Formats: sequence, C-alpha cells, structure tokens
Amino acid sequence: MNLKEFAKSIGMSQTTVSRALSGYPEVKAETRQRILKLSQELGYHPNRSAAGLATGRAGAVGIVLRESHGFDPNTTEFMAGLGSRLETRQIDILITVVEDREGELTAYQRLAASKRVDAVILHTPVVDDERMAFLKKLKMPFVLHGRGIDNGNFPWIDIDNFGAIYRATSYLIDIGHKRIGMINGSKGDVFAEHRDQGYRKALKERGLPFYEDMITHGAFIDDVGYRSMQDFLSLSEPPTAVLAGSMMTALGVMRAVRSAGLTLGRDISLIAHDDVFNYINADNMVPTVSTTRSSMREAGVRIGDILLQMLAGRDVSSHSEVWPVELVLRESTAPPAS
Amino acid sequence: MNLKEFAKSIGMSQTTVSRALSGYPEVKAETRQRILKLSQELGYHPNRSAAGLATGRAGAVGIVLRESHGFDPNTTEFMAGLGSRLETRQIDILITVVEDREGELTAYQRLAASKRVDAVILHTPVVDDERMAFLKKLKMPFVLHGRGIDNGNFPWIDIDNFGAIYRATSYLIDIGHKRIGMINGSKGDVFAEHRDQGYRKALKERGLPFYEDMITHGAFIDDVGYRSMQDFLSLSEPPTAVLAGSMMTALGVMRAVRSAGLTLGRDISLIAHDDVFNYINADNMVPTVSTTRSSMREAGVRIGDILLQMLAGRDVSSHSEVWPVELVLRESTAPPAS
DNA sequence: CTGAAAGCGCTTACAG
DNA sequence: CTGAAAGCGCTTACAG
Repeated sequence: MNLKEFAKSIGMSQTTVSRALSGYPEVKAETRQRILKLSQELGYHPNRSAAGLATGRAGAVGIVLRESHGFDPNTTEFMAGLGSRLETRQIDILITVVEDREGELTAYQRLAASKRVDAVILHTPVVDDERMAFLKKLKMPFVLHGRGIDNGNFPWIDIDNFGAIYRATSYLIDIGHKRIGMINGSKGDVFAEHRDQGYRKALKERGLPFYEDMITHGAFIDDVGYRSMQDFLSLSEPPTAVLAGSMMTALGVMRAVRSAGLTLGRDISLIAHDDVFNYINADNMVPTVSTTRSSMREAGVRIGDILLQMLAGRDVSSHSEVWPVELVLRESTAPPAS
Repeated sequence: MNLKEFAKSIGMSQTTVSRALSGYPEVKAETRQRILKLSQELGYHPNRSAAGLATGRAGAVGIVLRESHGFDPNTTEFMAGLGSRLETRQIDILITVVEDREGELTAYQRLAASKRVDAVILHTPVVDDERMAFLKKLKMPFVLHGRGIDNGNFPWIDIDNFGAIYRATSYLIDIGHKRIGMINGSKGDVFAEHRDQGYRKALKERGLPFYEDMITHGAFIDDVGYRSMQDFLSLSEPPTAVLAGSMMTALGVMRAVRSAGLTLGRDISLIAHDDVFNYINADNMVPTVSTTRSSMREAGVRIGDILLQMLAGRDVSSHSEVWPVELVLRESTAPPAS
C-alpha cells in the first residue's frame, strides 16, 4: 500500500495525509489523530526510500566497525543504549563492517555520497585521528564518543578517564601502596593516554617514582591481564596494587594472582574499570572487585539524544560533556600486607 | 554529485553509467572499467534512496534486538561475521532496538511496509515462536539463526545443540561421573530445549537417574552460574561434574567452586559451551576449561552468505544446516575423585 | 486548513 | 552496445 492508495481509501488527499503523518502544524489536530489511527490500523508506513529521496534525509545514523576492533562487549552495550533512544523517533542504526582504518574512511565516503545515513558516530579516537577532519570535509555530521587530543568544532561526550585513574591511584597510595601496576588500553587511544596521565600525576603529586615496567598497554582481553600480571609478579619488587583497564583484563589479573598462590585484597589490591555489563559483575566476584565505574549504555543513550538534536537541525557543534566516574570500593582493595 | 552530473562530466549517458555501475552485461567491459575507475576517482556513489525507490530494494538487511535480550556478547560476534560477509556486496545492517517481543513484531511491520530492508535475521527462537509465521504473512524474507520446533518453509542454520550436550554428558559418564549438574540457557529457548534433551538422553542411555535439582535454566550471566553451582554444592549429594551453557556461567561456576574450597578438574569437573570470544578464552583459564565449541562469528558469515543468495533471487527457502560442535577436552575434566 | 503538481535521483523497458 | 524518457512514492512550495 502506498500513499496514494492509503489516502484514497480514507478519502483524503495525499498532501494532507503526508503532512499529518509528519506532524506538520497545518493539519487540524483532530484530522491528524484520525489519520494516525487509520494508518496504524491499515498498517501504512511511508516508503522510506521515497521519503528519503524527497527530503534528502535517510532517517538512520551510521556506525562503522572494524572487524578487529569495535566488536567488544563495550560496543554492544553502547548500541543498546543508543538504539533505545533512537527508537523513540524511529531512527535506525546502520552498521557497516570494514577491515581496517582505510576501509573505515572509504565507508564514510560511500555513506555520505549515497546519503544512506544522516550522521555517524565515531568512537575510540586515537591520538592522531584523521577521521574528524575527514568527516568534516565530507560534510557528514557526527558525534564523537570519546574526545580528540585537539577538539575542533564538533560535539563529543567522554568520561573523565584522567580523573578516574588519578583518583583510583591516589586512593591506593593513600592507603599505603608504593608500587602500583597499571594495565591500560592500547597505546595511541586517547582514553588510554588520559588514564596514563592520571596515573602519573597521582604518583608525582605524592612523590612516588614512575616505573616503566609497571605499566602495560593492550587490548581489553583476559589474556593481556593475565600476562601483564605475571610479568609484574616476576619483578624483583612486584607492585602491591594493580589498576586494570577493563573487567576482562581484571579477570586475567585475578587468575594470575591465584596461580601465584596469592590472595587478592590481601597480598595484592585491584581496582578495575567497569563499563557495566550485566553478564560480568564486579559485585559477584570473590573477592568483590573495586572499580571505577561508568555505564557504556548510558553514554549510548546520551549520544542518541545529541544525534536527535542534530537531526532536528539544532546546532550542537560546540557541545561537549565530560562525565565523572565513580570510584566504588570493594574487597579487592586493602592496605599493603605490611 | 548526482548521476546526471557525473555522467555529463565524463561524457556518457546516464543510462550507460548506471548500467556500468550495476554490472549489467550490456555495457562493453572496457567501458565499464573506465566508468568504474572514474566513479572511484570522483567519488560518485548512487543515491541509495533513489536507487531503492527505482528498484524496490533497500540494499540492507535488518536485525531487531530487544533491549533486555540480544545485547549479549554472542550477538556482537555474530554481527561481526555477518557484517564482514555483507560488506563484500555493500549490503548494510540495519539495527532496530525494541523493548519487548511485541515491539519486535511492530518493528517488522514497519520495516516491511517502509521497505527499509530486503530481509531480516531472526535469532534465539523460542518453542512457540510466532515470528516466523508473522514474517511470512508480511512477505518479509528471513533467515533464522537457530531452528524452530516446527520448521516450515524457510532457511535456517543451527548448531547441533543436542549432539554437543549428549556427547559431553556421555563423556563425563564414561569417565566415571554419576551425578552431573547442568546449567542451561533460558527455559523456552529452543536451543536450551535441545540441550536438555541431549543431557537426558545420555543419562538414560547409560542408566543414570535424572535429578530435577541438578538442572537449572537462566540467562548467560556469571551470577546465574555462581548461584546454580552454590545450590548444587549444597545438595546432600552434590554433582561431581557440571555442564555450563556459556563461558559467562562457567566463570560463575569456577568462582563457586573456589569459594567452597574445592578444586576444579579434581573435585569437580566442568565442560562449558564456548561461542568463541577473543576476550575470554577457555585455554587461558586456570585450570584450562573443557568446552563444546562453535564459533558464533562463523555462523554470522554463513548467514551472510545465505542472505546474499536470497537477495540475488535464489530460492533458499528449504535450505537448512546443522553444524557439528567440537568437544575440546582440557584440564577441567577428570574422573571423579575416587 | 486542504489540494494539484513539480521534483527528488535513480533504474530499466523500449527504441535504435 | 547506447540513449531518451517514464516511473518509482514520497514531500512541499505554491495556490486557493
């Protein structure tokens, strides 16, 4: 059923029906209600391609994911939040999977030229990120989840990675730890850079030395946590506390600690960053794990908000938010064993 | 730049350019090559809405995800595989997030009526699944990941859940276990039903009783594994081996075993189902965990194949595949402690 | 507040 | 093998 047929079947002109469904003010409220109800009953929905062609808007936002990256649990949580927000306006999410960074740029070019999406979401910015400039040149609107080193005229939302790790490190020092290991995200990722800085600042402020061999960088997978922790434990003077960049690396740390016959929360303290997944819960670990906590899902919801404003034509180009991160203390942190 | 402008700028008619880009055989190979190269250079991509309107095809496939369900790591892995396959044909994935089952049906209706996608992917079928019949009525092509109890005339791909658990259970019995716990997926999910059946058949064949209190059903989250295992351990005669439906529940089981002061692979044996994530690896656990293994990502790739065939007009309505599941034995399984 | 009609940018049957 | 033109189903400026 198309507009013509639908309009005819309810005895109205195409113009009026179209305007009623799009919520234009020219239509009498009562008329709109009736048309809305009838469209529901008869199951009429405008052909999205036709509407897109006429308006120049796609009614969808894009996310480009690299196969090797971007398919971690974080992305899923983020999309759940984003989608739940966009659903209210019937904006869909278009996923494009690419192989590498170069493929990502090509994908943006195609999405822009073919007008498949009205905006895209960028995530996991790196220190020298070319994507923001690239999208600007394409005139493709975007919101960045995370932030650049150099933030031009575009909207972004990030958590306070610096503050979170600064605070966690400071806390560990304050309860007596003098050697603190750090298992961070991949080198080059802006968030990991900020966490490094928070870590170093806390050490410096409290007059503790920075040890190169007590910091590692890598993907958020359990194996990286395990190996890093094993390396730490093999040092002549191992750390007495460790910061893990994710729950996945934290699981690896816990394993390494057990394997070494040590006890977490007694011999070794741990604070992990928790993006909040329902299937892995810091409160359910043994011992329960202290975390710096920030919900990925909520970030998705908020970025959905901003996108909707963007699509409504509002100027959000200078909008940015930095979300505070909670420090949740549980059993895995304690003063060092004398 | 639109077709008209692009065609003019390279001195060809719109018809020829359009046909060349769509790979129609009427265009001389040499001409097509030239046009293809020029379109790359000038960055011309057909407006997808216009193409969709003209052809009636959207160039995208849909997945509808419920907020409370479908945002687990499995879905992510599946999409990574699916997307990598569809990318080769520049077919995008349209994600629609809904609240509940009813919202899911409404979403299909909208996707069908507005011609936003050419086909959808159904996943996690339940015993009384109304979605297949619903989509047929809408004339919306689909592929089912999993299978129905009653499989009509539609394509599906599933793993051999029955066989996997039958084999794992049989193995445990063969090495001497007489009480085997089972932490299964949610009641009502077809895959969980099949696993139940495999479990029961193995017990029955070898003359072992089925104990109601040695089987639980629930979501694939660590907490479910933990609690189920604690319940098992509080039985007057606890199981000596356990099957966990996922790596997430297996983590919970491992925790409960440790909390009870027992040792996995000695006091308690464990076999977990592993959908293969790169961030949680059965080989890296302590002890390493025996698994029934099947790659979610590969399933995504294969379903992408089938969708592409579908979009190419091939009749795949009676296509189905059941994939065998590997049993990988590691340190977590051993004969019962005397 | 409502309607007739132009136009969005493609694809493809038809004619050559 | 190539081209002129109709038509896909909407939206929206314009006229009333």
